[in-house]
Amino acid sequence: MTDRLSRVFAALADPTRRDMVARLTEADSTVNDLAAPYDVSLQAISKHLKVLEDAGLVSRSREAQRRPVHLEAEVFDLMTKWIERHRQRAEERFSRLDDVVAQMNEDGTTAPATRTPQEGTAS
Amino acid sequence: MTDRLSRVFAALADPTRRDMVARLTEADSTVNDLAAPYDVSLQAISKHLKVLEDAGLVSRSREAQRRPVHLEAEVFDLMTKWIERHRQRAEERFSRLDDVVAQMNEDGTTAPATRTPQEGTAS
DNA sequence: CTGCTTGTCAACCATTGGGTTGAACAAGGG
DNA sequence: CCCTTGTTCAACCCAATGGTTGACAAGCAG
Repeated sequence: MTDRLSRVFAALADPTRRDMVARLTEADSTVNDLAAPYDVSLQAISKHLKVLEDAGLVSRSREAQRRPVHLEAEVFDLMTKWIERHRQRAEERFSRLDDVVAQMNEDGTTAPATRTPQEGTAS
Repeated sequence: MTDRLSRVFAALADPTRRDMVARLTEADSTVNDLAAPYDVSLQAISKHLKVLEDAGLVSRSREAQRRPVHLEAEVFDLMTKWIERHRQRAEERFSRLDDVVAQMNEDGTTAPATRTPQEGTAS
């Protein structure tokens, strides 16, 4: 099986699952209630829940015939940590680059283009 | 076509791609150099890069025959924003729950239901 | 017991995803 | 001008994913 972080990212790579997670931040829910807004079968939602559960994003208990779904919000930390760690490294590097540029400007060397903004194509 | 956020999450759901991103935080790189550590064909890496590019996580320019790959770190914000928004909502809810429990313990009432939350919906 | 509600399991199908190999293209450097 | 380097395109394979339908387990309500 793939590692935890991969499963979490993969789980959130689906809009329906992200929406389910979003709704679960408001309240625990049963499978039926969760499924209501979407135009797919209950079984499909059940599968989505399995994905979320395997990723550790939700847990399910038992309550009569119902299986309340509960969000495990701590898992967010796993992603945040990864992202922030790398964002930080990237930013450190940029500031290092800025230093180089500043240095060159001081020396009176030919001013190179500063960091190109160059936004990706709109999608 | 899936939405941007989905593509970003999907792109990072693969360990090889995450590792490439990690290495790109240190320095821009050519496809060949990027591919070196992995035990797959160059074409496979090229595909991975396409995924990262479609997600807006990297951009490629041209430099002689080389195609330097550059990390677009701002995209991290997209994820961070989504994650933090929902983490926060979940936490607010937890503290609200704590309030309810505290309330019940104080005056022994049943189901207070003060403070109807009803936040704006978002995906 | 019967029957409705809630949810899962199993089998199946179409699409996507990650990998391969082989050929092609782009841009210098002899 | 051809050759080498760097990278991508195209066709193909196989496993995984997201969806379907049909059957069935588990509880509560009659």
